[in-house]
Parts: sequence; structure tokens; C-alpha cells
Amino acid sequence: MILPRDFYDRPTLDVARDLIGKLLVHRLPEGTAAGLIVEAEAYIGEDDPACHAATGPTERNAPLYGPPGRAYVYLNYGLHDMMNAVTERDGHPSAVLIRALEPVEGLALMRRRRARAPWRKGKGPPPDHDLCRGPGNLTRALGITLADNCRTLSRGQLTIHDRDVNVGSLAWSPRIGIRVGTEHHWRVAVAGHRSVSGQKWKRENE
DNA sequence: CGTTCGATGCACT
DNA sequence: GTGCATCGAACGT
Repeated sequence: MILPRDFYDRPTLDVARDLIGKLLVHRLPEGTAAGLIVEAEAYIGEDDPACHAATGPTERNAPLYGPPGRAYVYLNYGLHDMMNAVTERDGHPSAVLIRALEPVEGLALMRRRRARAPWRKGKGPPPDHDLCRGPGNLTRALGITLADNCRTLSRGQLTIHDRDVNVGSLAWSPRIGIRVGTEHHWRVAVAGHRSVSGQKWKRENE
């Protein structure tokens, strides 16, 4: 079953927790790719210095201020498309960043897309458990781009489904790769899962 | 094992 | 002009 809009119209930390184990699906003419969410981070409101809404409303962060249950996709470091699920009500800008998936469907397509990354040059694709490890990697593997910004997640080509699977126990830790707001433990992941990112930040991962 | 650093585009100041 | 919610290669220990 596809998660309804109301799923996202809740406190962001609850949504982040409940997104773990859900299936992110992207359908394109060239094929479908999907994976179970095993790592996510919450970005909550204008008072969260790491949230893109910390600067107040701008053209880029407009989706954060819109209705819950939509995608917020932006380009980071000039190279990587980051995908968020917008949470909470209109006017309360917050979202959950999807950071890692366990690949489930469309593995061949994922391998092809990852191998095509400019910085991989002659190398082939990474091992399967690394295909969607990291926020930039998973968008590349699924073919998610800026064209998917603002897309509704309860219908259409980019959706999140409840498959009622148990992926393991959860662990909370500080968010990764940010310079501010590190005091909040707003990153949640499946403890010890091999597709979870962030080895160099060493922390939990149980 | 660890740390450094280049690639690369654009929103924000 | 500055600085990213990154990736992975290159190098040092």
C-alpha cells in the first residue's frame, strides 16, 4: 500500500522513524527501481540551523513550506541530487532526507546508472549493497533528479510503499555531513545494516 | 587504519 | 565570491 498524505502530516521525527523499512519506488519508461529505506535524517523548521528553511523562505526551499507528502529534491555540491520527503503542515518547513536504501528491484538498472557516474570513470558498478548507500548514490541509482522536485509521493512515478517488513532495530545518532545543528540526534538508521552510510563519521551503527 | 582533496553547479550573501 | 545535508581516489601512518 502507498503511504497516504496523512502519513507525512505528523511530527518529523515520527515520520523519519516510520520511514525506515518502507519501500521507495521510482518508475520510468526505462524501468523501475526500488529499495527499502534503511537510513534517514530529520530537518525541522526555521530554528534548525541545518535545515534549508533556516534562511527563511526562498525560491529553492519553497517545497518545504508547501503541503506534506511531496518530494523536495535539490542539487548539492554541484553533483548530487538529494531527496527529501516534506513533512508537517503548510508553513512549518520540515522534511526527512532519505540517506540510504537496501536495493530491492531494478538492480541491473541501478548498476548501469551508478557505473555511468562521471567520477567512476572506467570502473564498473559498486557491490550491490553499496548501490544506494548514501543520499547522492541512491538518487543516482533510482534515477531521481531535480525533475522530481515537488512530486506527490502518494501517487505517480515516485512513491513510498508500506511492505510491512521488519528490517531490524533502529539507532538514533547525530546527523552527518553538516557543520551546524550537530547537537540533535536526528539521524535514524537500521543498526548494523551494511547499506547504511557514514563510516567515517563513526558513531553508532550499533 | 586515517586524513586530504578535486570535481562540479548554483543558491545565497 | 563563498560554501555547501557528497563521493571516492590518493596519499600518509
